[in-house]
Amino acid sequence: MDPLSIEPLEIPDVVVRRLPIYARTLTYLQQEGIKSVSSQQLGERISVTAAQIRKDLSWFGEFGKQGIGYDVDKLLGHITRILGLTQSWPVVLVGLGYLGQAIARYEGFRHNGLNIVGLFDNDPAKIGTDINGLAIRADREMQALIGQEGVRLAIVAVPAAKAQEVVDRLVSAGVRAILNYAPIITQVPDGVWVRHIDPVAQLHSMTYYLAREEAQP
Amino acid sequence: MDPLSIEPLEIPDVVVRRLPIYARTLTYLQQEGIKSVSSQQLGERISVTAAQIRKDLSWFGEFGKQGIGYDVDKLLGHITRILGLTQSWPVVLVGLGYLGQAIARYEGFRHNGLNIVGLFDNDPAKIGTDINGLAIRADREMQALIGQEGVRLAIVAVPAAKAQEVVDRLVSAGVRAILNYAPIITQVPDGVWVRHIDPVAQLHSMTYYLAREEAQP
DNA sequence: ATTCGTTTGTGAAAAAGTTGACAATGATTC
DNA sequence: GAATCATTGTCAACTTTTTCACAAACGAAT
Repeated sequence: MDPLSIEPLEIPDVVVRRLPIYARTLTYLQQEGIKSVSSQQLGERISVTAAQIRKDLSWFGEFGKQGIGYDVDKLLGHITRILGLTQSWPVVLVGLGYLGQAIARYEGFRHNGLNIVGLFDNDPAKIGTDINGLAIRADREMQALIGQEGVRLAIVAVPAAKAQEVVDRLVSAGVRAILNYAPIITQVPDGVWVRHIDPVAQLHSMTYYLAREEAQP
Repeated sequence: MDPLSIEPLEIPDVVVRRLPIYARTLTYLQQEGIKSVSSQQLGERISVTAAQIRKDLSWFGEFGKQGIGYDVDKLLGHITRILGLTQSWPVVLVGLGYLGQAIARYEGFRHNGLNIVGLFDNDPAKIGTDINGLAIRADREMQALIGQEGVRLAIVAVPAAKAQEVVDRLVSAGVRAILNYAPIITQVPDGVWVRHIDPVAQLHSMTYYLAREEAQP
């Protein structure tokens, strides 16, 4: 990559999606006390080819040493910076059914730079109760908190029928990236990112292969 | 598609992954009382181009009518059959932390042909307790149940450090498709399918765009 | 019956993404 | 210090995926 380029290239989204996996694997290597890793070794751990990893990283700079590989700490540092994870991001969570509560209690978000700062639900029975020391508030207070805290990330864990409405309100309040657990594709304006968590769809895409195996073993 | 072909074509996995989304959207249309839909209309609901939908479906046959579109019931029936969802699939769930419990309580699996028939954990405090009328059993009973019931699908919701071990045991017991919620890429032999649910990675892939926006607004 | 407005299924073109292959280079060995 | 070994970064080749564009087909309207 041209080290003098000021205008950043448009990085393919597939590449961006792989970076967090690289980062996480590097933290695991770090915890195992491994100081240096080749693209080959890293690739084996995550079932990605060495060439792919090198190509992906080359979008952002030159982080390795020929003959040696990558310094784990340094490469992790670079990817952390690229992903904007030197800071911690405030996140709101909407919907506190069983799933929402599990999300609220999961420590993995906080440990990875994602700080849940607001819990919202529209069930009066839940409003006012606490999860991990954070109060569940009424949906209608959502906009205010998002504005005050400058929140730009949200997690949606409401039923499918409510998801689009919730997404619309989040976006109008200033949220720019949404992780959606509802089983529906929500529409958002340009400049807003959505990713879907869809376990049923993922399982269904696998039953296809199982059914086919059964048909002709 | 050649209607006389006996040997089924190798369908690209990207296509297979989209089918469940089409199917779900068709059930929503059905619930709304809509009888007929064009690739254009279907595409708009899920942010996919009309051409893509037509191309995807053409791998499996001809399901539409020129000038008209697709009959919702019929197309849904076809996709349901293609995905092997005319039957209900037994599934085992391993790991009953907050997340596992939320999964066990989620009705969406059962309502979509995925029947959780076994819950497993290694925490003695949990073993013997019930969730939705299903007992949590000791990990060591896993293999037996999988064999007895012919289970080929599993959901893994254990900590990252335990995931590979659990996956290995599931596979050796006969499981052929795994939905993995643990934040680690698990290795499986050929012929076994794994899909990952990775909310933290998905959020991290979005902080990339947020951070970049911040840098140059 | 003919025309008109739609919409499918598909072959071909275009775009996007992955892999191959190798010069360049850094460390290590002899 | 020359030779050897390992591994990067990258250009080009290749593969996969998406989009285009249009003939064929269907129903409705005249």
